[in-house]
Amino acid sequence: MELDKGLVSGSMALLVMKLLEGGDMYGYQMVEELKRRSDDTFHLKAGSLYPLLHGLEGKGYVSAYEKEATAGKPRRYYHLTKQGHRVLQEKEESWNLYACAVRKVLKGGVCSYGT
Amino acid sequence: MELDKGLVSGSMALLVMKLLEGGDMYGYQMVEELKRRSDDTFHLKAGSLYPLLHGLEGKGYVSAYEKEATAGKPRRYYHLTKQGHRVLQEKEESWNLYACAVRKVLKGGVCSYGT
DNA sequence: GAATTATATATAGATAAACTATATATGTCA
DNA sequence: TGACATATATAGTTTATCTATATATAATTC
Repeated sequence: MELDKGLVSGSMALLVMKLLEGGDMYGYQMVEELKRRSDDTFHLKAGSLYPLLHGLEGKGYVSAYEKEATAGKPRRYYHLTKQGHRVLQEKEESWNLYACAVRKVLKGGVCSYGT
Repeated sequence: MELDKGLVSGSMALLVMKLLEGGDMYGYQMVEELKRRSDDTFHLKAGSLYPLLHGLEGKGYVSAYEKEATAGKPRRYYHLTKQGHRVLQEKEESWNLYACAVRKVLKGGVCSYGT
C-alpha cells in the first residue's frame, strides 16, 4: 500500500466490496481495478487481498465460485451477497462520517458529508 | 474509537499532531479537544493516546515537559517540534491523497483534493 | 464520612489489519 | 530458456488501537 502505512490502514474491505457492487470479479482483477479506479494510488497486495476475501466469505458478505478462463488457471469469482450489500451501505456511511470528522479536525469548521 | 473499527484505524498520529499545531497540550486535554472538534465522533482512549505520544516523542516529532496544575496532578505538556511540523505536513498531504482516492473508488469520476 | 465521578498519566496484553515473503501453476514473449 | 504477467494461497511479521488495569488527586454526591 505504500503512502504512509499508518494513514492508509483500514477501509480495504469497504473498497473491495464496493468493486463487487458493480459486478462479480476475481481476485487479481480486483487488484488491477482498484489501481485503475484510484488513479494508481492503491496497490493492494495479493497477500492482503486473498485473506481478506476469505474473511468476507466466512462472514457471508460475499460468495465464491470457480470459472474456467479461456487460458491459464481457473478463476475464482466473488459475488456480493444480499447481506454484503447491506454491510457495504453501513461501511460507506461509516467512512463518510469518519472522513468528515477528520476534515473537521484538519480544516476546522463544519462538514456536511455528501459534498 | 467505536464507529466501525476497521474503517477507523490509522491516522490518529495525524490528528494528534494537528491538535498540537495549534499550541502545546497535555494528554487528557487532547482527548477532550479531539472529541469537541470532531463533533463527538472521535473518542480516543487514554490507553491509545499515551503510547502514541511516547512513540511520537521517541521519533522526535514532539517534545514534552511537566507543568504544575492549579489543582490535581502535574500535567505533561506536549510540543510539536520543527521536525514534527514537517512530518505533519507530509501526513496531511498523504491523508488528502488517500481520502481522495477512496472517493474516486466510491463515487467514481475525479477528485481534486482541496475541495 | 464514604462512595463515586472527573481529572490525569501509564503499562500490559489482546485483537485485527495489512504487510512481506514464499509457494504453486500456467501462458506469453523475447 | 528465462523472464514476466496472470492467478491464487498461506505463514509469519509488524503495527495500530483496543480493553483492562494501576496509580493518584480533587470535586461531587449520597
